[in-house]
Amino acid sequence: MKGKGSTKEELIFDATLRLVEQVGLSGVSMEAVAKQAKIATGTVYIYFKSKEELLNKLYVTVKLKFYGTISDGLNEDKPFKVLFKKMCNDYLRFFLEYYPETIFLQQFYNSPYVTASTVDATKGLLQPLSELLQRGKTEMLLKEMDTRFMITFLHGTIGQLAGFIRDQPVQKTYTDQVWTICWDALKL
Amino acid sequence: MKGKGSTKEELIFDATLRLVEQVGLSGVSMEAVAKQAKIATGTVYIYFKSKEELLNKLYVTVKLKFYGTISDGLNEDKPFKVLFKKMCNDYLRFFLEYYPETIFLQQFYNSPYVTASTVDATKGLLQPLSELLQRGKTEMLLKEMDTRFMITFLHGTIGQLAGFIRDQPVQKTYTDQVWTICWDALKL
Amino acid sequence: MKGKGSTKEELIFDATLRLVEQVGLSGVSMEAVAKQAKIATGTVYIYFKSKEELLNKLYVTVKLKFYGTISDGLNEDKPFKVLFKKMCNDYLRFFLEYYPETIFLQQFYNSPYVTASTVDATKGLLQPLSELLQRGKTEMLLKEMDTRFMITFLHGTIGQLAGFIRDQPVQKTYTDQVWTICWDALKL
Amino acid sequence: MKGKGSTKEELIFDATLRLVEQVGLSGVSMEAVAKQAKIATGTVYIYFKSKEELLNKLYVTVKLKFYGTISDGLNEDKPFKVLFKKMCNDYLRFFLEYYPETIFLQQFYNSPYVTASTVDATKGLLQPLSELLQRGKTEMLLKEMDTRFMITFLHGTIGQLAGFIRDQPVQKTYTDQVWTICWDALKL
DNA sequence: AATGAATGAGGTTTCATTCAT
DNA sequence: CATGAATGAAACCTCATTCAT
Repeated sequence: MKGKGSTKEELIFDATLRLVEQVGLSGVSMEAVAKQAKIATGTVYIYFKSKEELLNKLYVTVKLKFYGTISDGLNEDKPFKVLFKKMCNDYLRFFLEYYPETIFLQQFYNSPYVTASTVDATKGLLQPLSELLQRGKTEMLLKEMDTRFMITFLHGTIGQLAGFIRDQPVQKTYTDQVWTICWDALKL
Repeated sequence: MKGKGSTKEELIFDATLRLVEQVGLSGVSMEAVAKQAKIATGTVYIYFKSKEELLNKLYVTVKLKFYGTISDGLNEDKPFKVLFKKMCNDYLRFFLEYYPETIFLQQFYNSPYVTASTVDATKGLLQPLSELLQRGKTEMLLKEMDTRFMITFLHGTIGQLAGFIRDQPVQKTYTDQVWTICWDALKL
Repeated sequence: MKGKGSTKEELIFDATLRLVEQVGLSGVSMEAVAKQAKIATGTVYIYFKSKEELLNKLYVTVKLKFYGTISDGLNEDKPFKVLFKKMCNDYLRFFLEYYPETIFLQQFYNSPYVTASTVDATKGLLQPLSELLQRGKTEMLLKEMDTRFMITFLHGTIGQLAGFIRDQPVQKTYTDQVWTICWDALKL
Repeated sequence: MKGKGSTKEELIFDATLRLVEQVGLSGVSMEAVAKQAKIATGTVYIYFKSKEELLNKLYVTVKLKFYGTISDGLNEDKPFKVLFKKMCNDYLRFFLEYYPETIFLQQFYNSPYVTASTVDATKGLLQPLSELLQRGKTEMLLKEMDTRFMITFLHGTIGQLAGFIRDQPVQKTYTDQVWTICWDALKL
């Protein structure tokens, strides 16, 4: 049941994400988080020793959920293009379904809160996606291009388009175009 | 001469951008801006009646410079693909050359400072780019696709890739790939 | 066995004293006391109804131990100077041996925690010392001087010198000088 | 005019000292200091970047005033005993006249606020007193005793006795006994 | 009795904004 | 216009105390 975490940590994470969606990261105060989570200010500090820790842990958590979503089934024994399409669609679906999370990921990354260890902790999560793209190159379906460059492209493109699609009354028109664009951009 | 505006407004704008680059938008305080610009705190309030106004006006200014850059020469009498390539390259060059501005644009857009009128003010600046893409569709060189969708794609893609390229020791390897990717993605 | 009280009260007292030594009285929090004593926060409140009560009771306890130490054997049938010397040495030994207690006594006395009843409770404990000094005056060995003045002198002097001695690598050099100084100061 | 410093720093120092006298060092909050000094909370932070800095600077200031008082005229060409008496009396007078300062010096030294550099900064101020005592030893008027030990003795003794005297209705009875006691204690 | 999560008042500090000079 | 000290609301965080288990 999204939005109602059962543990206190999840409760606080949810409250934080809802706030980020409403007022942006810089509008997030510990007091507001507590009120949103319907707990006392001090309680937040039982679970996170500072605002910085709260945000960094939330970042890692969201990244894990995110990369879990898009990495799912990427090494199945299916034709490359099928998996590429699935990956693009999962990517887009995550951005559309977990909008507050997406906003948070974007805003947090360029905030004074990020710590080096957090960035490190999320390294390596891209492995499955990285391997898929490698396979595409090996099968001579994708351009010979730096894999990290490709990943950056996919992330930026799908992220931005998701924001656009989200504002449209009829979304179906666009969702299918996303993976097509990505495919055409990277295919040989 | 970039970095040294001659009027006070430009001086303050420059100071703000340098700060955003260093500490992020949420690290920007009016006192820090004043100190960076080597003027008194109160002086900032002579030129901008609040922090909100300062940031919003800076946003409009940067957007104008930005769209000016990428709109330049777009209606010349040249083959479409030539103009498309030029546009992509200008786009990328702006992102690379004016990095603080880019950071600011991104961070400001998802901040509690944006006002509706600012967003309105920058509408319409996309006209030249929009017309170029229309021409591409008319000439049956580009996909039949919502123009705003295409613009969103270009913005997200090039912006993200610029961030990537900026971190690379050798940038030349990548700069040419950007417009190619964009072309392949949108071409029919 | 010093340092390991058997009852919970003593356990808590020990923990408090260790904390005072490490971080000073203002660094003492009920949570820190509980953690140091390896019990739960709430447990402290079973034995002491507030921080104030804990500290005041500890103060009385330490004062009792302290005055017990220096009053021991003061009314024996021995020459005055012998008893005076013994008293000074006991005084100094207490300060050196029970350093955390000493720190606590000093810091607590000038804290907002002291209650009037605590100060009252430790009145009268000076009786034996007071009587010894009276005897010295009767025997015309000590100056004719307000007894409370003398006690204040002894306390301040020995306390301060103990702090000094504690920091010296070789303490033996100084310990014997303490009682001599006190004797010379007060003797007729 | 004591109690009404003309600069803001002095105003804040005075307010702090008055508070320490009333409620002890741990009762001193920045808000209380501001209110006592009749300025806004934020104003305190213009002059002192933190509570720690405020207290440490106050400590150095008071120490300077203190050592200035007792060092005055110590190297004049007068008989040793005359200077020793003068020094003791100045010492006592300072403690009696600047009672809040005295309380502060005592409480601050054993607080979590002291920084190493502050302690360093007040080293060396004892030079004149130190030289006086050296002279006393050279002239074979004082015991052969570690000078720092003597200084510790004087400080602890006079400080403690000052506290006692302060509470007496008739102070004159005691003031003359202080230097006598110190002299007898240290003289050969 | 024992636990330790939860509370919320209060303390420290920052910062947008004002105003006397 | 320019200054920068002053303001005070609001942010972050701590900690004495309570209470359900």
